[in-house]
Amino acid sequence: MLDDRKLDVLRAIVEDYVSTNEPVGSKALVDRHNLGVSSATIRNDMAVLEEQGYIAQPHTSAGRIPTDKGYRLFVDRLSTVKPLSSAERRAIETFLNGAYDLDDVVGRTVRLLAQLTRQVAVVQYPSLTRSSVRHVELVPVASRRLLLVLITNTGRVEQRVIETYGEVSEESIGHLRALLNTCLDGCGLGEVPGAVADLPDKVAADDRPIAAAVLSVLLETLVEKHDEKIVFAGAANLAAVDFSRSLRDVLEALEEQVVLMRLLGETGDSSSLTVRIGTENPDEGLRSTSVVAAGYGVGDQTLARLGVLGPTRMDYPSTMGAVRAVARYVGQILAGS
Amino acid sequence: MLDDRKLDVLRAIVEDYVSTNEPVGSKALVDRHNLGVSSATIRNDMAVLEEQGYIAQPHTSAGRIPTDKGYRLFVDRLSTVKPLSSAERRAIETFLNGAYDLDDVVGRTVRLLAQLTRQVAVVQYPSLTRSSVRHVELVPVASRRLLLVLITNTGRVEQRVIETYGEVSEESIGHLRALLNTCLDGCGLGEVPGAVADLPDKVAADDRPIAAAVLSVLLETLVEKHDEKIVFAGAANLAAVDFSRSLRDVLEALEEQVVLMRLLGETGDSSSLTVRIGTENPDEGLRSTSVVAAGYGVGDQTLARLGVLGPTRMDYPSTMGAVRAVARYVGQILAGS
DNA sequence: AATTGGCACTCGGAAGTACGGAGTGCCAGT
DNA sequence: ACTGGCACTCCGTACTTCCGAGTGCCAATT
Repeated sequence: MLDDRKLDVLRAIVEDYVSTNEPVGSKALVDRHNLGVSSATIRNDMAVLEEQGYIAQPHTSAGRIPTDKGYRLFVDRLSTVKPLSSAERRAIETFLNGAYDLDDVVGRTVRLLAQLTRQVAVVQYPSLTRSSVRHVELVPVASRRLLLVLITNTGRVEQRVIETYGEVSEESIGHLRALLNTCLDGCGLGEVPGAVADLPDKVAADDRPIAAAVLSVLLETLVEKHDEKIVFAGAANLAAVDFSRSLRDVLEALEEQVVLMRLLGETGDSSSLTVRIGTENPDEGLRSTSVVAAGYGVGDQTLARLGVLGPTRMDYPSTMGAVRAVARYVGQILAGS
Repeated sequence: MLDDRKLDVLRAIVEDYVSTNEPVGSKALVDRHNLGVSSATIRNDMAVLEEQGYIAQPHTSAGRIPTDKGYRLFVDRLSTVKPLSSAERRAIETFLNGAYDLDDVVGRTVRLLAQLTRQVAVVQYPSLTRSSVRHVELVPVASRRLLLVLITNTGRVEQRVIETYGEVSEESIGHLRALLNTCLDGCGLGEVPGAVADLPDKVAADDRPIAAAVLSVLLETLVEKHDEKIVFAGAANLAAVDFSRSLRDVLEALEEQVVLMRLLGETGDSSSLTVRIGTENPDEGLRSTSVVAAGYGVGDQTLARLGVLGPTRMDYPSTMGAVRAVARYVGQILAGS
């Protein structure tokens, strides 16, 4: 139905339109790419491509631009991920290596990705639920207040204040702390509720109320933080593009955590690249944008996702290359720290 | 030189221009505000105001718009801060009361302020240097790694990993922890270096290297984090306005931590409102924006600043009211937690 | 059957022109 | 000191014209 030349034509249209941002006509095509045929032939091919919904013309007798469906075909079958230049690889390395804590890693990553792609970058913090406990700490900070600190194997640190409604001895705290750590060391966060279920039985009767308070805060933390943190950068790059939907809609969508979450695609199968084009996006305000996302994590375990958002008219091969490279590198950094 | 009526005229021009976004002419002025004189008189007054640089016309025979100097006079002498409606007060209260840690307080504050003013809100995290130590914790997280956790009286928690290059006994850690806390409890962060100077002398000879490592990381943390964290929200509100400088410049400026820092005005005298109009701004890209900022903190101590950024053509009285109210309320929240 | 050159047609965007209206400055009169 | 009147300026809008890139179709060619 679509012979090789027609596919070539589609690819050429996408490439030209992406680089010039102007509808591309049959004449311009034969000039710039050396297809061995005349413009009239191309016109026939274009008519077919249009009929099938891969391209469209903004108005009668203008050039063609790719439709979402056209971009989809391009991404799936007509392009290959473009690897980064060695200069870019080096940039990633030096930029990310300086990071000294998780916040910093995520912050640097998102800025890096935005700069690399000249688009909006989105990075999700490593999920709590998939990581495991490295250490639990219990610290008295005032007469009736404890601080619960939870450290995960991904370097994430959560802290919460616990009101105790009564004095608690150093000894009780020490005991409880030891108990918690033996119960939880190395325990996956998803398994924490099960692991601590019988803990109250192991403490002295006097300490039961405190243990209960601590546990309830601990469990609460796990649940609440499941509501994941997510950040973006590079909004300035949006200003360079003009969207059919107003810029405002896009910016608004970006400031909604929930939308960002959906944007990256719920879970997705591990580390492979996901591309969502135009109307494939779940959110109303992002119907004229595309998202390229990938999972990242240590080993074969995906901890979270990151990606890039830009106009549907984006350079998919390069963007995909950048996202993939950054995702891999962040995984390495996390594994190392 | 400027009699009362001329000041009235200037005020009227600012108010009308802010609400309509169109150059205001003499005729329109006498219609909308009941000044008891004719348009010809107003024209004379306007000529004087223009000569003095308070207003300008975009082109010959158009209405007048205020200059930065005009806004300055308006803010300084012709307007009063507009208190919030009780509904707004209630909104602030309910919105901020749900916060459960410092990150959350700051996050909610910045979103609240953006929503309240329909502009871009900027909030600086409470400064470390001005706050004091509430607690220091030292936790072994792996065989040769310690985690240093520093909790301040503003609820801020800093953590850093320390490589020890050798096994450290629980006992040594306990000893060091106790020492640190007695040295530092309640100590202002600025005074920490002095307070710990003689600490190595107090530990057993064997523990000197570890103590040194811990101290160096501790001091490093204080210095590095002096590089303050700052966040913004409400970028979508910018899209509604059109700037003479491109939107892109403004967005770019907003994504630079350094610029944001300067934006709020270095220290400023405590809690009073600071307004910086147009060209009074330090940054190149923000010459067509104004900033309304205020300090916030507990008691009479200013810990950080927050503010709002918008077009020079903004509703100063309302914005100032919102910024002041939010700053006060955040102070209360911090004091209470 | 696929390709090609030729041709009439379409339509958006740029450039030019005309015009109304809001606003100004100035001046003479109260 | 204020006001009414008047001539003038110029922006923004609307209307027109015109050019060119691009198209679809068809008959001719391979």
